[in-house]
Amino acid sequence: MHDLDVSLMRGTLDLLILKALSWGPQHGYAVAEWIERATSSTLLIEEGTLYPALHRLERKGWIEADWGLSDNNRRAKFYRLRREGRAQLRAGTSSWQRFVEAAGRALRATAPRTA
Amino acid sequence: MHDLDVSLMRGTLDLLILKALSWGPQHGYAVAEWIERATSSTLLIEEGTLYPALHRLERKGWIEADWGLSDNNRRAKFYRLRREGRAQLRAGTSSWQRFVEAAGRALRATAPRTA
DNA sequence: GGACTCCCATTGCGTCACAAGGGGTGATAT
DNA sequence: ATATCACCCCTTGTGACGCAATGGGAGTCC
Repeated sequence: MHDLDVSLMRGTLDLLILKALSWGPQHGYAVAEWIERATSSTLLIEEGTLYPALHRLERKGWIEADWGLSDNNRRAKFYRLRREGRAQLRAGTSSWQRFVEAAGRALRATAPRTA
Repeated sequence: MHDLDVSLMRGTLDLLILKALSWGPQHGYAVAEWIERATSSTLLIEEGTLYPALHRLERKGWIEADWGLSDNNRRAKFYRLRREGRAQLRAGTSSWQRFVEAAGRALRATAPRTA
């Protein structure tokens, strides 16, 4: 299984979190679940990855949080996308796509000289 | 330029280097040039990124090196893809594509529930 | 009241992209 | 000839961040 696994997650996680919040406030656990579902279980977010990431985004002012109660009547911190976060989601997704397209083109090249 | 720039390079660089060598031995400088060309200057490899990466791949046994002379009659270290490296290029590219596809699907989602 | 799920968090670790800095050699021009 | 430039190699910080491991508390169900 995932022999080489050099954490391609780098830089993509933030975008996925912002995206998860783009339809309304969610608590951390639900964010992780959404990412797993939305990627057909290809991407699994560990808790030790998730919460630091949420705090990071909060520190950057892209999201903000309030304590509340989950559907299951449990104490949970709900994160909400701020305007800056929405802007970042747009900008970040755009440059993510440019990156992926460029790298993908290179990786699919069939001749050393650019076609 | 590159506003947020969260180094998406992570994990992709190794693949690009292996790919650059897939048509025959090249020296480091030429590898970096190829990556730049093949990505239409979207991806630029710093020297402080390139050389450690080459040494890393060599240590892993994926590539090997010999000193030689470049086209310009300059002393240069030529890297050659080993069998293990070629296998890694295949496997790594495959999981890279699965990752990109999954993340891309999530980032393009238009409804919270998986379509 | 034991077990389970949900939900939050932290610490330590390792990897790695990158900026900054250093060095040597061939070609080209003044 | 010597200055300049392009080519080509390298190392040492530093910071970011994904992740495994670990711990805790609070609802639910038997």
